[in-house]
Amino acid sequence: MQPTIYDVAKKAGVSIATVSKVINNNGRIGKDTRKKVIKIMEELNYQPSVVASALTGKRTETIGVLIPDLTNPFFSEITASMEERAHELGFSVVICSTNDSEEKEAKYISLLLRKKVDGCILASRFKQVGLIENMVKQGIPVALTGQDIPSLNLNTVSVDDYKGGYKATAYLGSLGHKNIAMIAEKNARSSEERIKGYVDAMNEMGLPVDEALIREVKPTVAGAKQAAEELLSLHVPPTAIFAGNEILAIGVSQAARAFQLDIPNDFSVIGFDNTLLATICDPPLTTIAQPIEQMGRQIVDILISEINNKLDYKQRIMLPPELVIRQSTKELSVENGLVND
Amino acid sequence: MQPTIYDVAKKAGVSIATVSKVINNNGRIGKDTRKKVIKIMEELNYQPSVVASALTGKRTETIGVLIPDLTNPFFSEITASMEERAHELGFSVVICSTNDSEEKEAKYISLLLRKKVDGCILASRFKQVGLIENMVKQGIPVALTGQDIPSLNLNTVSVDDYKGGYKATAYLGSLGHKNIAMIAEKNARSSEERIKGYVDAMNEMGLPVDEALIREVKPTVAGAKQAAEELLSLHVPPTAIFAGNEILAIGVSQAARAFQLDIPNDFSVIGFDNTLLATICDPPLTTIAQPIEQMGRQIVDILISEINNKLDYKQRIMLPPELVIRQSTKELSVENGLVND
DNA sequence: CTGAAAGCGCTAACAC
DNA sequence: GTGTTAGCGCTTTCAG
Repeated sequence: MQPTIYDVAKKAGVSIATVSKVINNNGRIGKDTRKKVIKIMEELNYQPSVVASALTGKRTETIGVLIPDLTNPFFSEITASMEERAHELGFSVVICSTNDSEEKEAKYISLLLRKKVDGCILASRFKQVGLIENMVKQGIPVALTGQDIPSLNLNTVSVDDYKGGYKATAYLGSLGHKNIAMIAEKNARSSEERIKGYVDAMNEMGLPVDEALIREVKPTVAGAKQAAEELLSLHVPPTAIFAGNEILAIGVSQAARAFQLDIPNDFSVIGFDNTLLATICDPPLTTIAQPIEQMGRQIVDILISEINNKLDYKQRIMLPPELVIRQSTKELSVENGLVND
Repeated sequence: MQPTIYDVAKKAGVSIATVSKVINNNGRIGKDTRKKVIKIMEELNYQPSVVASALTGKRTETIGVLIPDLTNPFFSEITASMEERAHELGFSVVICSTNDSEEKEAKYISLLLRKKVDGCILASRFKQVGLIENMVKQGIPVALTGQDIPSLNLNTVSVDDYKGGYKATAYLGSLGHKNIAMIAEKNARSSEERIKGYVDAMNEMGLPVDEALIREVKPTVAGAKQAAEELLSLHVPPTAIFAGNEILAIGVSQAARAFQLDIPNDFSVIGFDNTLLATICDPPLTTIAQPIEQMGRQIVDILISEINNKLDYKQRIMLPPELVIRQSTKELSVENGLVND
């Protein structure tokens, strides 16, 4: 068995209260006593139990992170960043993949409560607002990232999805594309904003917004590929597609290839997120970048500030998305333009 | 504050022992009492504290998972699978990304010990064998995946890396390639086995093994790209490269492209792992598949069996790697063959 | 400065 | 069947 505070106290010839004080570095302790206790702790390789200390009202030094799907690079990257920052600040991270299931959302929230996590970060696509309100009511700090829920006053770090959608669409327009389609993720708050941005950009450019050109699909390569193939089969197919994230953009690229379309000469795609995927596919994807690394760190910083009661008021940070131009987009060639006019 | 067992007991007019018994479903309890207690628990929305129950010797229902890098798809995919299986069995997962730092390995192990996790899974590339022995000595269950450490008697689920390396190389040979290079990950046990497989396959095919054709690099796209560029700059460049994983394979593909080589017509690449990356890059990668999903589930099953003392002896499972043929490999064309003879 | 003692929320004998 | 009670390992008054 591992040694307890009693073992240390006995061997050091002091009381457990004294040992506790040197562990937590508080109270008045004589220099020599402290030194001796520290020595014994090292000898015994004593590690204070977080469980016991949590029971006396201290923290568990653990935060829960709910994400939809760890195999999506956006989420694995932001999770990695959160995990790193949390550890820097002395907290562990327990991850819960919801797979977009409401049942799991509820199950995991309840689990985290039973485990007495100090706080909780909900990444995109969390569905049940009621569950969040419940946690807040119970006094446990909650923070959001990758999505903003305006109706709730919560710490949030997100990217301006509306502006991102607008930028992506406007960029395609600036390249001369007129027949621009969008493939978006179904059932995600952030996705809706991106669609709004798309619609507004189209309108402002005086381009017709055709509902048939907006497809909402499950966030899989296959789903996007199929949707893109349908779009490319239209009587007047789009010359460019704005994909709501990079998994979808890959699906679009595959569809284009299946239609013998060369990217970017015959057809342009733009993605969203700027994950590893954008750089490794061929051609590399033009995309709307989210500062993933920064978002992860910042949301952890904010949550832990709240846990430490160092937050006077809720923070709502909205970061600007950036257009990153790579090789999947190009000016519409006259030839193609004519075909579509 | 959240309600405690006392609140429930008081409101139900019974003792806390009774409540405890209905929670844990043991001891004799009258039907009516049970029903009443359950009703009160629901009314109060009572959630038993895992922290308190852990302190009395029960489990924390938490396992620790150490991985090198969550942004590598192999690890995010295997982590996702472990997380899912663990939750199915009632356990949470705390993840620790070591980034291949020995300091972090030590820090996280000690952290997990302080948190009293019920067990621990170490994924590939764990360096300090001594730390593992230490945990075992303290009686905490440890399992390994993605690597086998023969000197330690631990539960292990891994893939036969030697055979995988052999298969990859033999396949390239069967396509007529003679000048085959390998780019491997530096400092990983699994990588060494893959190299051995490569060497033996070359020997058996009667092909010369040139040390200069084996490069060990950091597991990044950039690292692999540079190494591949160097290989392609050789007086007699290889016509095929076996990359130790898919991140590396992507780097190799990029290098080939930079050298104006068409894959697979001018040049073949084969990867290892069979992650999302293999399917999304262009052309899709021929690769040696690890059954990632299965590995994750199985190692969790085994670890939790050990936690439950349901394991009579250590399990060491070595899964067979499978060759998955896609479009990044092709028979060596006569033309290229002549150049290299 | 240091220690005794109460208590955190729960479990597990052991009584009744 | 149900309740009493002694811990689990630690923190925190409060005395001394």
